[in-house]
Amino acid sequence: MAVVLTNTLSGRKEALVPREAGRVRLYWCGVTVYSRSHVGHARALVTADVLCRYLRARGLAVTFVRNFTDIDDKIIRRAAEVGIPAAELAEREIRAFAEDVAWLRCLPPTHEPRATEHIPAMLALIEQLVAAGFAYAVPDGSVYFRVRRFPAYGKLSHRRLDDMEAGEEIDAAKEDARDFALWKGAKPGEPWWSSPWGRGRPGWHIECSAMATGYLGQPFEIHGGGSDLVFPHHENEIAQSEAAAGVPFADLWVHNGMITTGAEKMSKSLGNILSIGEVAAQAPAEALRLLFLGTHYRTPLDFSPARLEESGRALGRLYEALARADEVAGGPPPALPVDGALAEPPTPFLTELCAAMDDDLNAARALGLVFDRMRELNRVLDAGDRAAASAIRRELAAVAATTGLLTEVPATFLETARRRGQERTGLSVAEIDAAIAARNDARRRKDFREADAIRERLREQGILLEDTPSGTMWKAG
RNA sequence: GGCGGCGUACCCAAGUGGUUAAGGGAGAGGUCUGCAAAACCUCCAUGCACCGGUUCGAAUCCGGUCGCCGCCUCCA
Repeated sequence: MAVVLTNTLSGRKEALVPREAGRVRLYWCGVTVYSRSHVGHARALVTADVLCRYLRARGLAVTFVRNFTDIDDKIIRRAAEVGIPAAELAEREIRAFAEDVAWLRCLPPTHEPRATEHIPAMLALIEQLVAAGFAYAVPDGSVYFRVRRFPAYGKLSHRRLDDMEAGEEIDAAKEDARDFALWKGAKPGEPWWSSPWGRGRPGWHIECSAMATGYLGQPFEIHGGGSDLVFPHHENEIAQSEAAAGVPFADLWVHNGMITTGAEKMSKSLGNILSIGEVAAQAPAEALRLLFLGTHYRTPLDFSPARLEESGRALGRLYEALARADEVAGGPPPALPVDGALAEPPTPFLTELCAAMDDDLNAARALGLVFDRMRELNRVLDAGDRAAASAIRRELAAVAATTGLLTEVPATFLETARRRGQERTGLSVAEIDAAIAARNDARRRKDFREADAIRERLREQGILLEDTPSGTMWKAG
């Protein structure tokens, strides 16, 4: 069985065929660092993370590169508004991004290059394109790619040059309105680097071409990003890289669908964004990940706080079951390493899990299997079958390596959730314990009316009680 | 206008020719419990936007209609 991914280039599912046995090179377009990342970015990050994790769990050695665009018109504009140098703004936002992506529990990329650290490689690529007649310089010091010279232009986004409308940014110096900038001449006050065409800065697309091939060579196996990057960004990357090298740029083009809110794309320009930091304040990271994985990565996903909460409830049930199993077993099983986690002796569950993920990362189907397995786990725990429970518990440990879900120690996860909920209620642990003691006192006296009144009062304050054989437990609802 | 995609139960969502259409959330009934909660069991789409067609057989393929979205300009 091979891993199959939908290739935007062909519009079809295609098998991932490593060019070197056992090794996969993955480039994923990162973010432009000029403001906080939002839920849309989170989806792209998680999609790449799941892809990388799964391939590694399958035993493939993945070189994963994710870039930072740290010089760009928006960064310059924003920095001017804030009144700090562009480089400082970029640095600040990179730090904020690092926090967000760590919260999301994404594996760190093998390489995380910044555009400004690879200017020489970009200049070399541009010079090569100019020398070959694929690009031309104009008087203001900018260099443009000559789209007409690249017949395959449009093959990724499936459009013909003749059908395209001219861009807004009409530069009289351009030969063709659809030509795009490889290098932008610096205007007064803008950051600049020296080039054969004078002071300037790289265009957006050239940086990914230079960094991707710089770290991964050409061609490499997988290039991905949000679907809004298909055109023009990825189309232009292909044009540059293939014009320059004369060989394909990347084999498989993988694109995740957009996050919408109220059926409208979440984007900074529409002002309808929810930052990752804002989500972090109201839900565990894996609740967001579970929400993402419930919908196939290519399908648009409508985000709402209500859905996030739903996912949080479902996630809680999974951790509750795991915690029960761990309690019976005296502790959690050792975490499986990400690499080769699925090389374990296959069980029917793991085989099916693999089959689902092999099929274009069908995580939604995989989750269906996980929930089925969870129910079975609860069943054998109810029946007191410890051997069966520990076997299922071990299988579920593989879920973390493949999807990035259930990565935490269940008891810790639940305790954290409890603590957060309790803080929201405004009640102290001591107050809750006192109320529980009073209620249990009433229960011993068979004063159930009083006991129920206490429980009801706590419920109104957001504390839910559970009487178990080992005592009364509480959690925050 | 061009290109791409979507429309499956109360909500979300998997399913892309073949037994009873996954799974999650919500809801209903039951087991357990002093009563609850949790867990488990059962129920919840003779039907997959609509209309035609192909086929022994279609949510799945083809044609048409309606509705929605994305890209075509910075965007994950």
